[in-house]
Amino acid sequence: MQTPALPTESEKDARRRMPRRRRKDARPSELTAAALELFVEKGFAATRLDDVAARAGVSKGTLYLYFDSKESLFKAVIEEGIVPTLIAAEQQLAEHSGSAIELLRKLLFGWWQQIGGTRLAGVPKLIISESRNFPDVAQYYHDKVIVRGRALIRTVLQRGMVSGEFRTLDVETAIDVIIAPLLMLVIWRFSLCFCGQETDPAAYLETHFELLANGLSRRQGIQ
Amino acid sequence: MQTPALPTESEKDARRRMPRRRRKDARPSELTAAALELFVEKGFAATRLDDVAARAGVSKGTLYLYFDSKESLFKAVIEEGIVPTLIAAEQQLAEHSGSAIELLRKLLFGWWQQIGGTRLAGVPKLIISESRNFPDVAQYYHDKVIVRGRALIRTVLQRGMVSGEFRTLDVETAIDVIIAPLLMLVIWRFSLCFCGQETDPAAYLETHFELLANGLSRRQGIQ
Amino acid sequence: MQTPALPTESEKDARRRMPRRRRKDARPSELTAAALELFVEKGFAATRLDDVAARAGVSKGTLYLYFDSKESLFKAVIEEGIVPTLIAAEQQLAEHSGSAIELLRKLLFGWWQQIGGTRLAGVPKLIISESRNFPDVAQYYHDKVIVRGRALIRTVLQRGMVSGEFRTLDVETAIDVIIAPLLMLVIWRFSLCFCGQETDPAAYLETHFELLANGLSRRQGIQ
Amino acid sequence: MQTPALPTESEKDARRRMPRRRRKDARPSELTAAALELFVEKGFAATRLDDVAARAGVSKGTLYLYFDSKESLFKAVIEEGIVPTLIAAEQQLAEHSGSAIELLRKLLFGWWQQIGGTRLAGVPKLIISESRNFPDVAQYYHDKVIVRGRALIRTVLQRGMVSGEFRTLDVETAIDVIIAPLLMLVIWRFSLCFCGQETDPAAYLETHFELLANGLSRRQGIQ
DNA sequence: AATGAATGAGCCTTCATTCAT
DNA sequence: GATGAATGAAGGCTCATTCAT
Repeated sequence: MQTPALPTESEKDARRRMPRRRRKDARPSELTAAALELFVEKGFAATRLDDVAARAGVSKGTLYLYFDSKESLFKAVIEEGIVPTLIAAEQQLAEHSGSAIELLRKLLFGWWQQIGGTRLAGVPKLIISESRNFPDVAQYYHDKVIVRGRALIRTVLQRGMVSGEFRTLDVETAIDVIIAPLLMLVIWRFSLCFCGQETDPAAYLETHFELLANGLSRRQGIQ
Repeated sequence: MQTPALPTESEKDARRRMPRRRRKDARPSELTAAALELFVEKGFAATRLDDVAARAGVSKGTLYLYFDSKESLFKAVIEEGIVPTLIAAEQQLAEHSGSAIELLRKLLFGWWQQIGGTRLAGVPKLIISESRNFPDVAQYYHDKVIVRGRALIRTVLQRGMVSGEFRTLDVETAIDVIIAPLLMLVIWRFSLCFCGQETDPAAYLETHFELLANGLSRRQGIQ
Repeated sequence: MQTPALPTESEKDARRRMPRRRRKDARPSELTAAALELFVEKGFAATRLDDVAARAGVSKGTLYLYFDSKESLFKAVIEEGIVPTLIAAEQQLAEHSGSAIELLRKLLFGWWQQIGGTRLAGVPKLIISESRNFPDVAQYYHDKVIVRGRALIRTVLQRGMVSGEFRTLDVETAIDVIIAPLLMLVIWRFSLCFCGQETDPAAYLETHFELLANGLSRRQGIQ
Repeated sequence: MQTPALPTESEKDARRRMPRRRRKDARPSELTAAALELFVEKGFAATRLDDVAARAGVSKGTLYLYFDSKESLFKAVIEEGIVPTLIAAEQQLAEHSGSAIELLRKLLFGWWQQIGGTRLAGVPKLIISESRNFPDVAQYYHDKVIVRGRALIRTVLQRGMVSGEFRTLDVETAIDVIIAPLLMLVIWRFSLCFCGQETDPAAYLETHFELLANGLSRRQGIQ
């Protein structure tokens, strides 16, 4: 007899009735999602694989059907975390036809929708905490996320400068100025908020964008 | 002498009942310095006390003469790391008699001299990484470092606004804008540099100060 | 058909109640052959059932269609490994009509053909390695292989002594002398060869037989 | 208060009162002795380090103060097991001045005293069982034990042949004939006795020696 | 019959902590 | 004060066993 949905039914029981094939396909991302949460909460070393498994609703051994070791799970967390979203953003950039400042707004708030406001925002915190322990992961993150993310913004800035929409400026420094508050925001969300600091992300982001819009605009200088 | 010799009690038992303050005073800073370095390098959980002892040039057992546990060592690292410097800065602020912008410059570069450019700059990285595992440390850091640090800057800003040196602005946001790049700088120094990212701290700091000076000044732009 | 189809009972449940003999008959020898090889190579405890299944070209679950557990697989390996050959040898002994020394030669070289030179020779190595962990298997091996094997040789010796072909000798010691070099040979083949020791089995066996022929013969020496 | 020896006092308690320094020195051989027993009893893979530690009267962690891993413990067991005795035998050989057959008797019964009759006799069983899993240990055993052991016997045989005490014979085969029954004896002691086989080692060894004495003697051929 | 994903008990190994010297 | 041998709880990882498909 099939068990009808009961309020007391655990997620695990629900999963039990899922077809095998679908579970097999969905497993790795379920596991990395659980792992990401715990790695961000506790740090890599302090996270027990039992807890990862429990949060994903599987047994400890199941983790080893999909990942060779705790470290390879960590790498998968980083690899699956940001890159797909970045690829989507690159796609968006290529297809955009409006003004540069509109594009920048799209990127910033898209980032919040896809990353900054989701659990994926924990990845930068993880990288900050663990990159010294995982040099190859750090390298990967640099090549696949930092470089490509900066390139994304660089393209927007250059497009705006070419069209005369933005004033001429030092591009790399401008990228720093754009990214730093975003990074600060996720650090707040995942770390310093536990230091008692509070902030409203949406308002913060809006303020940040307005400052950028002013700072980048050609018309600012002659106001 | 605080503890008189008791025939029925060993030296060690006597030490046990000694107030913590007494032991804390005698605590060698070599131990916390070694611990700070390793906590920053590897994270709290991944740091072995053997390594801390080895780096400090003592045996593992010696650590327990001064700290009750690994966790209390961590707390001591945070406590001793920043607060003395902050007190010095507050002293400096009270005694300063020049312009507000000069004072701000003093604070920024003093921070670099005393904290940002030293091993103490690892403390913020440590707080970011570990605050969720140590809520009371996070609270301590918030109360003793973040609040007092922001108060320091707030005083400067208000002094400049009162004297007419600075234009009127939202103080708390301005504090964010002043602090964020400093935090980014230490994050770069201790984490993201292992992602291949490079930056010149001195130039970065100089640029940051100039932008601040412009942004805060009443004379900014043609407004 | 042993089990009539029952509407309320699945095929599998039916199988569960089937007598073990039935399942044992259907047991594919590929499985025990693969298991024997790996048990001899790695030892019982260090052999993984995944590897047994892989070497036999089936999935891991299939093993459990034929054997209740790893231990019962081990027992089947021993049971199927030697006894059938021993039965053949007993048959040969009963039908033989030539001289005793010819029969002994037949037995020795038959042993090499059927056991010593094949993978079955791993069984004694397995018994030596594992008998303390499997007292009942050791007992089985003693009763079904050692006792019967010695009886085989004993019959030959007694036949030769009765016919006057062999001189009178202590039969049990003679059996030891006949068997020990055979056992040494398989130990060499499966273990000590990995210690760098080398030996030519055929020549070794020939030498052994000649020594035996001399030693058993009434005509030995000038006595 | 020191605890006086009580019948119920465990070995562990006794060890507790031993001075630290002496324990540190004695530890490794205590541990390898316990490990040897269990490896021989159960096999390497089936032996749990908990049991080794318990048999040695220490905690599990203590093993890792002296050995890097289970495997390095295994290697130490083999290395410490036989070589010292072999060196003693080589010494004895160099100093001997009597007849070759007397020397051979000394070696055989000395082997029984030092190895064959002690727990060290388990080492050959261990090598037989595990050499395929530890090729470098097998190589070590070949170089340090097998080669040197055979050289020992070879020297005796050649000395006897040179002095005319022994008849001329194929030396390497004679070594095989001398060693094989010894190996069989320890295999019986540690493995096949659990197959129900029983034997009296002393009588067996005496018989073996007499056969050898007859077989090697020049006078045998003319009796 | 056969598969292979899932399980979880068990083992090797680490390391914070203790304590006799 | 200082040491470092010893401890044992905890965690990463393995693998015999089960069971839905």
